[in-house]
Amino acid sequence: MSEELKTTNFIHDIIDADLASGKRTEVVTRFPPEPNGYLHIGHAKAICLDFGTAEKYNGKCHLRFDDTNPEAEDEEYVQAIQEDIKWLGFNWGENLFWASNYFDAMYEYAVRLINKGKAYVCELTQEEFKDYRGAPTEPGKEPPGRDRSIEENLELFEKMKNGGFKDGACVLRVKIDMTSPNLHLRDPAIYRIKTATHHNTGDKWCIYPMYDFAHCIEDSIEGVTHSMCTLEFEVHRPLYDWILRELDVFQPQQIEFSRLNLTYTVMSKRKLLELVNEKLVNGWDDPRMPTLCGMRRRGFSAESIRKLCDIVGCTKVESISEVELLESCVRDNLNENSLRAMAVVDPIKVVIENYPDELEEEFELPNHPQKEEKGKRTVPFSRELWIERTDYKDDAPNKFKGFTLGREVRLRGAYLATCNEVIKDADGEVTELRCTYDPETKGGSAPDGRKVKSTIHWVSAKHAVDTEVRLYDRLFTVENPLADKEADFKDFLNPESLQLITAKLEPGLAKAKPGTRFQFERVGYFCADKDSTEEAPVFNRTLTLRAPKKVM
RNA sequence: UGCCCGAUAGUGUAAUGGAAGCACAUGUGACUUUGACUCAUAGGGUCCAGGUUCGAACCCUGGUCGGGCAACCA
Repeated sequence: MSEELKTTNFIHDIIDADLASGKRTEVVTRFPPEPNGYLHIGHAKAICLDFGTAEKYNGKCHLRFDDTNPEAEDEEYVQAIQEDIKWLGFNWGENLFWASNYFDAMYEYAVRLINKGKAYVCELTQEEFKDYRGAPTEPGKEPPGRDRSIEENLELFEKMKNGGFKDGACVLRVKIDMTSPNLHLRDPAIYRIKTATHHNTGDKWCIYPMYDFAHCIEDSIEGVTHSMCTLEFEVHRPLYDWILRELDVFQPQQIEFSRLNLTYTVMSKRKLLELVNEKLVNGWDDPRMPTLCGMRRRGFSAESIRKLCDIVGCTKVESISEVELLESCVRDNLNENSLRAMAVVDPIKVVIENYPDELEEEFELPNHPQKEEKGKRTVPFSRELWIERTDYKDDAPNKFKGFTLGREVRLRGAYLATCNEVIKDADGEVTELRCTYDPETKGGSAPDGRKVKSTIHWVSAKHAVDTEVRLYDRLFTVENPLADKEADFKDFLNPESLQLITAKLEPGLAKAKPGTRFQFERVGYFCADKDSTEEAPVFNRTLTLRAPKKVM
C-alpha cells in the first residue's frame, strides 16, 4: 500500500493545489460503474485511481451504480462488479450508492430547470432531433416548442412522468444554445420515456434521466470533490458545469484521464459482450478475457493488476500499453508467491533400467528455491518416469538442457541419469528413453564433484496424476485488433489461444484447491480451476515462464 | 472544414525555467539442481519551425501528426 500512496500524477497535482488554496478541505471520489457488463482491467485503472486517490488523501471513495438505463442493466452485473472490486482489494465501506436512489431528487431538479425557463419538452422525432441539432461544422436550428410556456412544460413533463406518452414521443431538453460549437450544448435531452422495469425502482418510473443530467447531480448530491472519468467525456464537462451552476448546487470538478489499453486484447464492453454472445470465448470469466473475473480465473493476482495500474500511471495521452508489462507484473508476483511443483505437459516415458522394479523412493524438494520458510514437499520416484518431450533431442548442441544419447542429465532433486537408447515409433517419434542412473548421486549431486549442467523435471509414472490442463495464450494475433477499421476485430482472434492437453502431475497436486497457484518448474505458472473435482484437478496456465533465449 | 484534447527511447511514464531519469521490452555477459529468479552491462528519446530567456521537454506563436465530439447509451 505504501507504494501506492507515493504515486502522483496530474490529478493529484490538481488536488494538492485545491487543498493548498482551500478550495477543498477533503477529498471525495467515486467509482461509478453502469451495471451492464463485467469489469475489465481498464476499469481496474479507474478503480485504482478513484479508490487510491481517496486513500492517499484520507478521503472517501463511493461505489455508485450508475443505473439510469434499465434496458441495458441487470442485477447479475451488480453482484459481479462488487465482487471484482473487493477482489482487487478496495473497500467502499458504507458508501454504496445508486443513481436510482436520486430519481426523485433529479425529477425535482428538472422541474426547477423548467421553472427557470431552462428546460422544455420537445416532441421532435429522433430523426428530426438530429436534423435540428446540425453538424459539427454547422449550427443547429431552434426546434418548435422551444419557447413553450413554463406552465405548459410543467404540464407536459408531468404527463411524461405519469405515462401519458408513448416511449420516445418526447423528451425533456435543457435550453442552452442550438448554435454552440460544442454539440453537447445544443439543447441536449436530459429525460427520455422508457417503459421498462428498473432493477431497483421497479415500475415506479417511465422516464429516466440521461447521463449528462444524472451524473453531475449524483456527484453533487454525494459531495464528490473530484470526479474522474475518461477522455471522451471531456466535451461533456461544460454541460456538467452548466447544469450544476443553473441548479445552484455543490459543484464537483470533473477531471478526465486516458483509458488503459493493452496490446493483443480489446477493452470495450460491447466487443467483449460480442465475444461472449457469439461463444467465441466461454463466458465473461473465460481466462482469455481481459475481465477481472477472467484474469482471476486465469491465475493473475490482484496485486499484480494493481501494480500494473500503478506503473502505467495516469495522464491524458491516449496510449496502448504493451501486455508484456502486465505479464512482467504477474510473473514478478507469481515468482515471489507461488509454490513450485513438477508437471509434464507433453510426456515421453523414461525407463531407468538399473533401478529396481519394485523400489520406490521419496525425495524432499523445496516448495520455493529462494524461500526456505515455504517448506518442503515429498515427491515419489520409481523406475518409470515421465519427462518432457522437449527434453530429449537427437544430436543436441552443447547448450541444450536435456537428454541426448550418452549425456548425463540431472533429474531434479533425484538422481543423475544417462540416456543409452532411444525408442521411436514408425513415424520417428520418440516413445521411450532407456536410461541408467547413478545410485551415488541421490539428491542430484555427484560425490566426485562432476558438473552436470542440465536439470530437467520429471514425474514418477506410477504415481502421476493425469489431469486436464488448459494452455492459454493471447486472445488476438495482432497488437491492436481494432487498428484496421475495415476489418472485423474478430478476424484477428488467435485460433491457438486455448489448447487442451492432459498433463502428468506429481501426486501432491491432486487435491489442489481451486484458485491455488503454482509454478510448474520450467513450464510456467498454473492455477487450479473451479472446474476441478475431487477426483482430478483442472489447471489453467496463467503464463509461461519468461521466454528463454532460443537454443537450437 | 467547426469545437475540444494530446505529442519525451520500441512501449508506458518522470523531470513543473537549471545535468533528460525510471520501468517493461531488446542485445551482451555472469550465476544457477528451474534456459526461471538474481546480478552486471549496452543501445536507444524531448514532433517541426520560430520566439522569450543567461538557460526551454517545460512559457509564447505558427505548423505537423494523432485522438475525441453529431444515442432518446454511459
